[in-house]
Amino acid sequence: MVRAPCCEKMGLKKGPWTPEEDQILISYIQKYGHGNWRALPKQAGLLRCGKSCRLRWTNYLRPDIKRGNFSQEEEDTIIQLHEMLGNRWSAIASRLPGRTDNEIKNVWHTHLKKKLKNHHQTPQESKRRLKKGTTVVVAAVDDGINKSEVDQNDNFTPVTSPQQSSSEVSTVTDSASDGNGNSVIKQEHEQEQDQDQEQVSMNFLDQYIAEIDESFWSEEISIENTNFGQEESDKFQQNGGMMMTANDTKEVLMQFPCSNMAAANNEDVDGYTTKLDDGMDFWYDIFIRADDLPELPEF
DNA sequence: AAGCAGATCAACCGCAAAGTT
DNA sequence: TAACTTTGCGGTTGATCTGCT
Repeated sequence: MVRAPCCEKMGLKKGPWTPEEDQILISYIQKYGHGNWRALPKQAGLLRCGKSCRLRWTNYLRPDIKRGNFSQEEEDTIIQLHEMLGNRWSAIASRLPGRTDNEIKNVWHTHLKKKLKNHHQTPQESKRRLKKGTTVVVAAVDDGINKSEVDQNDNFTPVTSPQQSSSEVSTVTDSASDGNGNSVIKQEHEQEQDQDQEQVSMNFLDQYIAEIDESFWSEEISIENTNFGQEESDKFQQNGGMMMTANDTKEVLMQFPCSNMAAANNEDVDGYTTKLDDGMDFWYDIFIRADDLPELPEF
């Protein structure tokens, strides 16, 4: 493949955009759209390469861009998503309306990475739990502690444990490996909770796992109760996604059948965690077990 | 007020995937 | 199916800003 000449060699401008250039780009896109970025600058009369125009538009000029500082909630969401997805900035951005991957990436490197460091959370740790071929155990927590398991054969087995005081229960997932290649998602914790308490909780979960009846889970959850849009919802369901909510908790498990799950060669598989916004402040998780499957459904 | 260092963020680069011919 | 083009992504850079001495 022949690489296209760089902008400078073609006499195209680089560096910061001027307000005049911005205006030309905005006017052109408002009038004609942006079907072909490569052709756009020439047609619009801009001495820029298509790539530069696309970047300027998507990261700065787009009308739906939300400017200004990130709220605490947005930061928390980024931390959560990064824990699950790693440096997949565009995937993270897709869950934060009005924010761009570039912006999120910057915020991560300038603020959140440091913030996380102080809370003993590392992306490496969360990656460990989703290694290829491992069993994923999901702990959903509310008034009681419930645990479910997806085994090597895609069988989903919800299991639960006895009640625990809500003082040990909160809203931020954390994870750990059991040392045998299996992975365990711990009961959820406040970030500020100290490690000793986490260990107590881990031990608790490991100790009290008992099978429960399938009726524990209701497969019916209305898409209106999530922050999915219709398009996302359609894609999710086209990919065989299934949403289940525990009948007596507010926790929701979103599960992909293994045949449509993501896995890239021997790499880690990603899961998602997102905060639902229905005024009740709870979490749902999508946990994906690794397998030899081609692609991760994006939504 | 000047100089410096660290923080911030817009923009670029290179690569790979997806799309087209 | 191969060759080529376009688009999107993540990593990195560098100009500018901010706060400290």
